[in-house]
Amino acid sequence: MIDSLEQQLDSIQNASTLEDLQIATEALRDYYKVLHVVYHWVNSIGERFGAGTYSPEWVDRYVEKDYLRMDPVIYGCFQRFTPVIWKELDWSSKAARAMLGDALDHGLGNQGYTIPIRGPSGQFALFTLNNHAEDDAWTAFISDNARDLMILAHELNKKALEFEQWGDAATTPMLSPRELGAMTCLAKGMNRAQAAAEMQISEHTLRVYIESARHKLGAMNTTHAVARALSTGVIIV
Amino acid sequence: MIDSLEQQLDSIQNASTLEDLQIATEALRDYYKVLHVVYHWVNSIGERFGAGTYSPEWVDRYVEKDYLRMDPVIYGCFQRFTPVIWKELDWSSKAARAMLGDALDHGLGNQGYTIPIRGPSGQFALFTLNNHAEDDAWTAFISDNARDLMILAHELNKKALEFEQWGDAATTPMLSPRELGAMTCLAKGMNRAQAAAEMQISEHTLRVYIESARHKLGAMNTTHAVARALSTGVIIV
DNA sequence: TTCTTACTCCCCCAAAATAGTGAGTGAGAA
DNA sequence: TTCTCACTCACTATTTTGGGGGAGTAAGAA
Repeated sequence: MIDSLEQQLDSIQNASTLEDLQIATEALRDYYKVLHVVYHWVNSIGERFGAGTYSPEWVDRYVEKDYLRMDPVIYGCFQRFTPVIWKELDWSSKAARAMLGDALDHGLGNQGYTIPIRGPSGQFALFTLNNHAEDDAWTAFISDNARDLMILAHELNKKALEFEQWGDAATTPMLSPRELGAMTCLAKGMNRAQAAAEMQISEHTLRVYIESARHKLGAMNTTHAVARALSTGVIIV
Repeated sequence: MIDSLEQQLDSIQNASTLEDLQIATEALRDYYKVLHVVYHWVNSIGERFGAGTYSPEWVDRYVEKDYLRMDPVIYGCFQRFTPVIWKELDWSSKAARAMLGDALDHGLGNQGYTIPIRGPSGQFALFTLNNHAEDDAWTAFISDNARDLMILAHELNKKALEFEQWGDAATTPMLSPRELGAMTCLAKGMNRAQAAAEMQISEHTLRVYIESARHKLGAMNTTHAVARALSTGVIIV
């Protein structure tokens, strides 16, 4: 039993495999005396990865039911910089409440706290604590531990990065300034004529940029190219 | 003189104006005994905002020379999740070294440490400490203070968000499940026929979803709609 | 120097997307 | 109950995009 934050951090920092992180989340669960501790991320092409104490059944069900698409936690964290207390999210939709009920049936607690961390290329990591508790008790617990949890989230994230070798700049294509300009105009809603006018070039030239950007981004069409440019962070609209 | 981390955090949390944050960065500079402490961000439409101890001359020069476009710190932080020690970045390009020399002339130290924080729509915040020091001393200093600095960065960020009212979920339109599905398929690069097949509906029906999503998102065309859906976080690709 | 890369311009034609209509079902809310 | 909204399907004409060519200049790197 690990009984200090320092030791928890050490065990994370010394992790050399995903399994070590798995063990670390279990230790954190015991340390904080909560039901579940989970770290996971989703990258820009939808691959997932993680370590945590959710039961395999719940994870499978989550994937199977495609809860990712309507989970208020995901949705809430995606729109914010800051951590969220689950109770403060919008659970009004029927689907969200159904998911919550389903989660409770699979051994999750009614309270949660999730810290979002975002990366350069649409990577999106979540560090979650889940427990059974009254609203006040949970809020107080979070308030007491928020800073430590932030540090833990970042340390877990750092390790996960090492394992997955993210931030590999080679994978993010370099677009030329004009290509970036073209993508940006399109992302702003201009058509080719408008974008060409904006960039003060002929529409033919603009097309060259769009085409080359599309190839560099490995996109099927213009919409795809803009989507990739946005979600990999090469353009900002 | 504020002489404990707790007091520093309190002064940030109690800030009610940007000037309070400015004072907080000055207090942090004195607390850590460094040359400069800066927090600033860039939002999705390129607006900047910040508080810090850089001289107005340097800030003006930075903007005037458009250093933002080639600053290795910006570039490095943009490609990483994790904080960067400036010395570890790639300063090989002529422009980068020229900028560094210019920075030293404007009162910056040779060492720096920058923590990037990313937001939902390309928002991008940086918290930087800058000082004159030997490599080893600086590395040791950072290693000792990394966790505290992370907490400080997040607290500053939280305040900055309050002032600017980002992440205002009320402004993001609600798309129906099918509309979300349609946008997601398009963002993945499918054309209408493929998306319709994927969603198991006729192409005509798919078009209705695209149209209604476009109207809800206030977009000029499909590409624009997908771009808005992505950058407001209503879909995840 | 040579070589690459970014930048600019032009053609043609098929394929895809868009705009403007329309209508009918079922579920849930007021 | 009535009313709204999500969901499903259809037609026609017009505009926009996509894919295939080719070609020349200027700047910077090897």
